[in-house]
Amino acid sequence: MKLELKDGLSEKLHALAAPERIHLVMFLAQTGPQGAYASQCAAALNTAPSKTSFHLAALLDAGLVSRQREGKYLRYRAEFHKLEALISQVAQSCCNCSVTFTPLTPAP
Amino acid sequence: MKLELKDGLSEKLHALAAPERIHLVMFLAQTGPQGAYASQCAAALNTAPSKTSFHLAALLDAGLVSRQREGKYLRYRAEFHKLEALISQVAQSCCNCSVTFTPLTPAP
DNA sequence: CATACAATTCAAATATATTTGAAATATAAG
DNA sequence: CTTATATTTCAAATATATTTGAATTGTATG
Repeated sequence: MKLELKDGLSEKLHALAAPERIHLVMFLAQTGPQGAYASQCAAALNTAPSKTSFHLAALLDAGLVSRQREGKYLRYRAEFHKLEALISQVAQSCCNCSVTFTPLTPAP
Repeated sequence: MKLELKDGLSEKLHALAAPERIHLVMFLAQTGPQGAYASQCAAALNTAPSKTSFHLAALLDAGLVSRQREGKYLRYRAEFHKLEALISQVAQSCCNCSVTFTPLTPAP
């Protein structure tokens, strides 16, 4: 019986597995491909900038969000493909299942 | 914009987000509905019984596995429905998607 | 160049989680 | 009732993660 851990599965899960960080990803998921600035994230979660920065860095590190400088702002985006890949891996490893994704709010 | 965390989403994710515990769930997923004894889990992961017990307790606490006494043994099982529900919630919260599951090894 | 704003980084304080091994509990069987 | 086995529980030691606020970096603008 093989029990190898594909990629950084547990690192990625760990990145997601903190209330602060799930909230961040949820928020960024809601902002879609457009994403949001760090300050908007902090405002949405009502937390200190340095705290938000710390958690965004963890998500960035895990590849679950991306960031892009825009002047003095930093725009963060949910990395939907990476998030779906993570979900697929969990389903495969822990449920012996493959999954298919269906958008809840289809592009108009 | 609502950012409520359904159920114990982050607690459940946290329960899964440790290498030791993913390995346990992977192992139990592979053993299917039959599950395995604590000692078999410890053997499969090659870890001390008390360590295994600690991590199984965390998973049990999160509802991701169940256990049942059989004489002096304790049988653990992956709680597939709970695991699927968790995956669904993550997909919904973090990817704006619903998911459908397809068994990788269908019952013969 | 000086100032202002956005955001990160850093170090110290705090909080949580994990590991370890010994002791306790539960069940079975002689 | 005694011993053996399976497992958990507990407390102490260790390791990791998070929070906090001050200092720093990067960029824009007067």
